Amino acid sequence: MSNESIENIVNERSQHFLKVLIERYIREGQPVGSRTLSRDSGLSLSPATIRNVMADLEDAGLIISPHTSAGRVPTISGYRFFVDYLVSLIPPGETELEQMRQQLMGDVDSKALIEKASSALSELTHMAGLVMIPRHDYVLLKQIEFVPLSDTRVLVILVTSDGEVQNRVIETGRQFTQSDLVQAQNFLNANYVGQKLETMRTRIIEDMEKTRRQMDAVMEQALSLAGQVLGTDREEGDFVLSGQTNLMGFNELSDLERLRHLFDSFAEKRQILHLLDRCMEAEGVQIFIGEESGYEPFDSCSLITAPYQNDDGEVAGVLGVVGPTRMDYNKVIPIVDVTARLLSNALKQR
Amino acid sequence: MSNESIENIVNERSQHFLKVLIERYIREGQPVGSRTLSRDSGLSLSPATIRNVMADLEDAGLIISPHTSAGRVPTISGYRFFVDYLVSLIPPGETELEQMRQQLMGDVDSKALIEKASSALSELTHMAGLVMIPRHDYVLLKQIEFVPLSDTRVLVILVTSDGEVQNRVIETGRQFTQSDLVQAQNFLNANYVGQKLETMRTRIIEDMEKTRRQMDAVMEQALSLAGQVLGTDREEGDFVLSGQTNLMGFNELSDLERLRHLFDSFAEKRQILHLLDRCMEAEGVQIFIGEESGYEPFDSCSLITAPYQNDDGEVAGVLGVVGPTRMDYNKVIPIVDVTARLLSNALKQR
DNA sequence: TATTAGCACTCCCGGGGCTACAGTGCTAAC
DNA sequence: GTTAGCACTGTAGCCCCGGGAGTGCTAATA
Repeated sequence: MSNESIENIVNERSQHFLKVLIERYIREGQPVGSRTLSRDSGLSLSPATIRNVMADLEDAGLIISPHTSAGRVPTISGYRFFVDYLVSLIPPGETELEQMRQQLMGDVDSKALIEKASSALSELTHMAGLVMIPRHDYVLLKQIEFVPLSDTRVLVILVTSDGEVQNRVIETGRQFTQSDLVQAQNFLNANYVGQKLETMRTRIIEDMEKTRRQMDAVMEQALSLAGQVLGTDREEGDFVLSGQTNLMGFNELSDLERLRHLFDSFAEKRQILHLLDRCMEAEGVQIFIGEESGYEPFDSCSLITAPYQNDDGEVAGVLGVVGPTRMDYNKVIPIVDVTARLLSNALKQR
Repeated sequence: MSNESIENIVNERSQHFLKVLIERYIREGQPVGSRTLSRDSGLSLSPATIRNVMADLEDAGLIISPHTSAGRVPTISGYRFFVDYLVSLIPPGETELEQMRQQLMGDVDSKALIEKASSALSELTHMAGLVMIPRHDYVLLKQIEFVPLSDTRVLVILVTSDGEVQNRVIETGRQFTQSDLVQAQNFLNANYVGQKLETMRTRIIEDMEKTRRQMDAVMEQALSLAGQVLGTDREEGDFVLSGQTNLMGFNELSDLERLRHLFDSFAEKRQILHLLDRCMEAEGVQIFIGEESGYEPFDSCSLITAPYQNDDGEVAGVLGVVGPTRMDYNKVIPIVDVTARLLSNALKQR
C-alpha cells in the first residue's frame, strides 16, 4: 500500500493522534495506551473513542501492539508516515548553533573540520555521528612536486584545492635525474594546475597520444610519471565516526549481539560507504528508518544524512547520524541539515 | 604481603592446586569447587583435603569464593602469582606462526604493518589488539623538502628513516622566494640528514647561536625554518586498535555500563597512551592484571604488552592485547611476545 | 600428623502460583 | 459518532519452595 492510499484511508483526526502517539513514544519510550493518548491529544475525546481510532491505525499498519494489554508503538511505516507528513521540525536553539559555529570555524585543515563536524553531531544528538571524507574525485590539483627517494623510487606530493596534501611513492622503473624531475614537475605545474584529479587522468592519456608524435622528452617523462600517480588513485573512500558508545545507552539496542553486529559493521565500513554513496545523489536530508536502509545491522536503527559541499559548491560528501528508530526526528533532522550547511560554509571559507 | 612471603606460606602442593584451579577457571569460566579440583589435580586426594588447601589459599588472598556455596575464583593477586611463578607458556602453533608471518611480511608501508599487527593480535587472541604508532623521536631525517604554498605559507615535507612522510604547513611570517627555499633546503639536506628529529631541535638552536656571528643569510633562513618545523612537533602519540567488539563477547565484561566506559577510554586515548609509555621502558612482556594498571576503566581487564623495535634496533613502540582478567595467559603471553618480534623484524627488513 | 568421611548449613537458581495492573475489544446506551 | 461499562488477557513483580552445589567443622582413620 502506498503512502497516498494510507493518507486517504487515515483521516486528519487519526493523523493527529498518530503524531501525538509517536511523539509521546519517542519521549517516553513506552507503549502508549488509549487513556494516555486521550489526555495528551488536546481534543476531549474519551479513551473508548481513541481505541477505535487506534484500531484503524493498526489496521493501516502504522502502529502495533507488542502484546494484548500493552499500548501501541509505531511501526516502520508509522515512522515513515510521520517523517513524511507529520514532523514539526524544531530548529536548533541559539546556544547550540553558537556551539556548532565555534567548533566549525577556527580550523583551516579540512581533516580537522570533518572530525569536529562528526563529534558535533554526536554531542548534539547523543547518538553516533558520521562524516564521509571528501572524495578526491571532486578535488582540484593545486600543485605537484617530485622528490627523489632512491634511484627508481620517487615521492610524489599532490597539493589539492581542499588544502590536503597527498603523498604517493611510485616505482619509476627507469632512472630519473634530479633535473629530469624538476623539468617534469614544472611542466605539469604549468599545464595541469586547476584541473580535477578525476578528469586529469583521461586528459593525460589523450596528451600522451599527442606527445608521441611531437616526441618531446620532457613532456613524455612528465606525463608518464603523472599517469602512474593517478593510476594508483584507488582510494575507496572512508568516513569518520564519533560517539558510537552513545548507542550503548539506548535500551532498544541493548541486546549485546545486535550491538556487536552494529559495531562490527562500523569497522567494516564498506557497506556503510555504499549506503552513504547513495545519499550523495539526493538533494537534501535523507532518512532511512529501520530496514529501509536495506542493510541488516541497521535493522533497528535509523540513519539521517545530508550532503555537504566543498569550496566549489560541488557535493563533496555526506554526513549524518545513526541512532535507534525511536529517535527525536523533530530535532535531529534540523541538526543534520544545519551541520551540513555549516560544514559546507567552513570548507568554503578557507 | 609480598610475593616472597606468600611463596613461603603457600607450599608447593598448594601452588599446584592454585595452578590447576586457575587454569580450569580460565577454561570454564565458573567457580571451581573442591570436588572438581580433586578430579582435575592429578593427585589422588579427597575433596575434603582439597578444601583445607583451598582455605589456606583463600587466607593468603589468592582465591576467593563469590558466595558461600560456590567454588573459588582467582583474585588479582592469584592471577599475579600465577603469571609470575606458575604459567606454562604455550608457544603459538606452526599454523598460527605462518599466518602471522604472512600478514607481516609483504608490506613496505610501516603504517600498514602496524595495522596488520594489530588485527593479527585481535584475531589470534579473540580479544582487542593495539599497537602504538612509532614515536617519531626515534626516527632519523632522510630528506627535507620545501614547497611554497602562498606568500607566507610553506609546506614542509620530512621523509624519515622509517619510510614515513610527514607534511607540515608553517606560517613563515616573512616572504621567501623560490630560490631562498631551494637554498635553505639544500643547506639542511647537506647538514642534517641522518640525525634524529628529536636531537635536531637542540642542535639547530646551538647552530643558530653560531650563525648569529657568521651571519650567513642562507644558513640563517634555513635554520629558522627548520626550527619552526620542529617546533610544531607536538605530536602526542597515537595507537591503532582492532577487534574491540571481541570484548563484547565476554560475559564478565557484559555489563553495558562498564563496557561503555571501557570503549570511551579507547576513544579518549590519552590515558592509554600514558600506560603504554610506561611499558616502553620495560625489557620484555609486561602484564597488568585488573586494577594493577591503575587505570579505572581497565579494572576488570588485563593488559599484556611488549615493546617492538624499529630498523635501528631501538624501541619504537609497544603493542599488546586487552581482554578480561580471565584470559588464557599461557597462550596470550607468547602471542604478544612473538608478534612484537615479528613486527620488529618486518620493520627491519625494509 | 595428615587425610578422609560424614553431616549440617548456607546460598543460588529456577519454577509455580498468585496478585495487581494496564490496556484491550465488544456491546449497548446516549 | 461518541461514550460508559465490562469481561478478558498478557505482563511484571512477588513470595515461596525445593533441588543442587559447595562449604566448614568434627570425629574417625591410617
